[in-house]
Amino acid sequence: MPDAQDELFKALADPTRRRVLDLLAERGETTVGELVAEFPGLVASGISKHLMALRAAGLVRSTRDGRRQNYRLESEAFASALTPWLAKYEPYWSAALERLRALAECAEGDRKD
Amino acid sequence: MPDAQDELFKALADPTRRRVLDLLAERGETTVGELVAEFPGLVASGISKHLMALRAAGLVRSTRDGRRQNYRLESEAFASALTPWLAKYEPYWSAALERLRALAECAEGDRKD
DNA sequence: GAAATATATTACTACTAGGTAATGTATTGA
DNA sequence: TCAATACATTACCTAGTAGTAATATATTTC
Repeated sequence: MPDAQDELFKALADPTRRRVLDLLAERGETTVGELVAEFPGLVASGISKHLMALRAAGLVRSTRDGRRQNYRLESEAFASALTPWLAKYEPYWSAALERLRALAECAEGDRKD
Repeated sequence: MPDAQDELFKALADPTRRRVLDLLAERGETTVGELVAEFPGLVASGISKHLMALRAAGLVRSTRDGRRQNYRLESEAFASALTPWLAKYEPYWSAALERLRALAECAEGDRKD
């Protein structure tokens, strides 16, 4: 079986898929049609295929709502595949991580939990 | 010109290249020949091509030493391309980030600065 | 139930990218 | 200078993948 990290990075390699993840992060639940509308250069079946790829990598999850399919981020798989990889490089990053942490705390204030 | 994040994720998509980065992170400066020795399934020109790809993505840097080429991580580009991307997903990650931060602090103790 | 909608699936094409082998280019050493 | 070393570059092959169009499957609406 293919490694989870492998799947993750392969999924992230495509700019369209990264953009889809961005949109899902911004909007929370989103239908395929709403996503298609964001990609004038692509046709519905293309987006659907990307969503299948993201689902195979465990990065998204979906629930039916009538004839629509609502997609959302699967944040656990996302974080759990990426974190150990990031950790390996931690020594090379202290400064960047500090900035990230600062951002995290800043955002913490903005959100209601 | 292709986006830096695009280059980054494309570079990270290949498992051989990720392994090369791992090795460079572990060993610091490493020659091409030493890297080749770690990949029994690959031939020297293949590794060289991967190194060129990593260099194009700004992830590694090299200096000549006679007829050898010493490669090392270019941690700045690495962190600066990845951090803003990570930041976008920060809300989806608080827990994982906390673990990462803990790791960072733990490693902090181990290293002498 | 027929038409329309929303998404998934399949078949196909074109391009990309990883791999090797062969060649090129410095550099070291005899 | 000639051979060997270390790496880069090129040409080529092949496999994988992003894209489309066409088809299939539910689901809603008329």
